[in-house]
Amino acid sequence: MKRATIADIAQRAGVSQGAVSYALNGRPGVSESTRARVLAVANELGWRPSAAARALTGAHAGVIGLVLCRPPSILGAEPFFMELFSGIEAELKPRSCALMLQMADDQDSEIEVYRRWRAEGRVDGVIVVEVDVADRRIPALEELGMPAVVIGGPPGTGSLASVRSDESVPVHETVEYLAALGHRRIARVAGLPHLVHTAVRDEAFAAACTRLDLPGCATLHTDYTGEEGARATRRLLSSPARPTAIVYDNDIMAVAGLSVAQEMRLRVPDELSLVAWDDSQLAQVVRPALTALRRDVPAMGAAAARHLLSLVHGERPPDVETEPARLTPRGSTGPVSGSR
Amino acid sequence: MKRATIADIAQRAGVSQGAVSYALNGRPGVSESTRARVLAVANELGWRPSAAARALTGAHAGVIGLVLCRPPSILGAEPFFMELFSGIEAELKPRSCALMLQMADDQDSEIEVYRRWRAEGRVDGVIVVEVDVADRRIPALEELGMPAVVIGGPPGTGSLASVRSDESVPVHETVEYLAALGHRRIARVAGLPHLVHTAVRDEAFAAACTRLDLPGCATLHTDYTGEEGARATRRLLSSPARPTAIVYDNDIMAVAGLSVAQEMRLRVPDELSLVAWDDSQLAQVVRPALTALRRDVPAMGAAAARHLLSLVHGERPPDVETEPARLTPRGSTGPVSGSR
DNA sequence: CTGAAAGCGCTTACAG
DNA sequence: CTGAAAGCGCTTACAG
Repeated sequence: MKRATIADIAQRAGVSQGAVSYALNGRPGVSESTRARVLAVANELGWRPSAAARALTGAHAGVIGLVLCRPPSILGAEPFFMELFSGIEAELKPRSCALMLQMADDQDSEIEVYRRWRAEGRVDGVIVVEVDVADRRIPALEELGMPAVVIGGPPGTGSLASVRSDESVPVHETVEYLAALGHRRIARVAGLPHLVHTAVRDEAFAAACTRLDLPGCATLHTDYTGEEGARATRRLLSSPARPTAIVYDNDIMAVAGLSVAQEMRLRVPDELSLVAWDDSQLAQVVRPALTALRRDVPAMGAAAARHLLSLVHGERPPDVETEPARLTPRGSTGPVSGSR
Repeated sequence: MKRATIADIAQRAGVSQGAVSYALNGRPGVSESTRARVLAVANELGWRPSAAARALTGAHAGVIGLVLCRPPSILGAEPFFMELFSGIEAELKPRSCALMLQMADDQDSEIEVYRRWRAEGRVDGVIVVEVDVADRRIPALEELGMPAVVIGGPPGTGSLASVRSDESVPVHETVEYLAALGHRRIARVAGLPHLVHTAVRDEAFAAACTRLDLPGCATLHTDYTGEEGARATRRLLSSPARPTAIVYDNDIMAVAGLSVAQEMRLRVPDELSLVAWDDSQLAQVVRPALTALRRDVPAMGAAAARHLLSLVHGERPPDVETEPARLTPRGSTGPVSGSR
C-alpha cells in the first residue's frame, strides 16, 4: 500500500494542498472547521510527513548526530555512553527527533563525518563527547557553522555551547573524605591524559593533596581498560611507599584494582581503600561494593539534547552546568589500619 | 557559505543538470571527458548529494534503524550492544550509510517507532534484536513490508531474514566440559525467560544434562542485572544439594556470582566453578578470571548490516549463521574437589 | 552522447 | 480564508 501524501488528503478533504499544509502545521490561514476536517482525513489515511520532503523544503532534518571515537571494547566496557544515549533519546523522542550514531577511528575521520553530515544535510546538529586538550573537532565545527553542544569542558570548547559538571568538586570531596579516614598516601589511576576532563581531575587532585598536605600522591594514566588499570594498581602497590587508597577514573579499572589487591593479599578496605569514578551495577555487585562517584549521566545527555534543540531553533541559551558527581561511600573505603 | 548543488556544477562545467547527475552516479550517458570534468568541478566545489533530495527521488534514505527496548541500566551493563553497533557501523560506513538509534519502553512503542520510520521514509530497513517467544514486532514488520533482519532466532523470526548463531552447541560444549571435570550438579542462571535465545539455551541445557545423566540441574531466570544474578546464586548455594558449577547468561551476573561465592566463603574454582556467557574485559579482569563463552559480536552486527543492505537492494540472500560461541577456559572452572 | 522537462512530497509567498 | 504556482535538490525517462 502506497503512502498517503498531502495531495491525497487535499483531494479527499476537498481543499487545496496549501490549505492542508497550513492545517497540518497549525498555521493560521485555514478555518477551524477546515482544519478539523483535514486533520481527521490525515489521521484516517495514517498520514505522516515525509522526512525527506520536509528536509528538502528547508525545514530541519529532525535528526541529531553523535560520533563515537574510541575502540568498541572500551565503549562497551563503560555504561557511560549507553546511559548518555538514553538521556538524549528521552529528550528527542517526544519531539520525534532521531539520533544518528557513527563511529570513527580518530579525530580526522570524525571531522570528516561532520563535514559529510553537514553537506548532505543529514543532521541538524551534533553532540560532541570526550573533549581533548587540543581538540581539532571544535574549530572544525565552528568553521562548519554546525549547531553543536559539547559534553564536558570548558576549557577547550571554544565558542561552542557546552553541558558540563564541575569535576574538581568531587575530586576535593573524595580526597578530603579519604584524608579524614586517615589516608596520607592516595593515588589516582586516571584515564587518557589528553582528555580535558582527565586534566581537570589531575589538577584538582594535585591541588587537593597539596591543600591537605598529603605528599605522596601519585597519578598514573591509562587507556581506561581493565588491563591497564590492573597494571597501574600492581605498580602502585609494589612501590616502597605504597598508597593506602586509590581513586580510579572508571569502574572497570576499579574492579581490576580490587582483583589485584586480592591477588596481592591486601584486604580491602582494611589495608587498601578503593574509589571508582562513575557508579554502576558493576561497582555495586563486587565485594566489597565499591565506593563510587555517582553522576546522573542520563540527565547530562538530556540537558545536551535539549540545549542542542534550542540552538537548532535559533535560540542561544546559556551553558548548562549539571550536578557534580557525588561521593557514595560503600564497603571499599575505610579508615587506615595500623598495619604498615 | 551556501552548499553547492548539482545546478552549480552544471553551470560551472557547462553541461546540463542531467549530465551532471549521470556523471556523478557513474551511469552511462556521458562521455568520459565530460564525466572527468564534472567530477573535478564537484570535487572542487566540495559537493555532496543532499540526503533529502536523494531520498525524495525514490532512492534510498541511506539509513538503517535499530530500536533498543531494555532499561538503560541493563543496556549499559552489557558490552553486547556497543559491540554490535561497532560491527554494524563498520559495514555501513564505507557505503556512507548511517545508523539511526531509538529507545523504546515496550514492544508496542517499538512497533510504533517502526511505523513512524516507515511512514516518514526515515530508514531503509531495520535490525531487530532480542526476539521474544511471542514477538509482536515480527508480524508488525511483515505487515509493514519493511526490510528487516533479526539477530537471533529462528524460531520466532517468521518470514524475516535472520542472522544467528547456534546457541545449543556451546551449551552442550560447556556442560560436557564441566561433566568431564567431575561436576554432577550444574546450575544455570539464565536471562529473561521470554527471550527466544533464553528458551533455546534452557532447552539445550536440560537436554545436555539428561544426555549426560546429570540429575540435579536447575535453571533460574533473572532480568540480567547483577542484583538478580547475586540473588539467584545465593539461592542456589544455599540449597541442600548445592551445585558445584554455575553457568551465567551474562558477565555481570557471573561477577555477581563470584562475589556471592566469596561472601559465602566458597573457593572458586575448588568448591565452585563459574562460567560466563559472552566474554568481556570484565570477565578477564576479575580474580579468578572467568571461563567464558566467547562470541564475535561485532561480526554478528556486520553480518546483519550486510544482509540488510542486500535486502534493501532487492536481493534475498540466504540466512546467515555465524560461528557459535566458543568455550574459553580460565581460572574460574576446575575439577570438583573432594570437599562435599 | 546531451539538453529540456517532469516529478518526488512538502512549504511558502502571492493572488484572489 | 483559500487556490494556484514556484521551488527545495535531485533523478529519470524522453527527445534530439
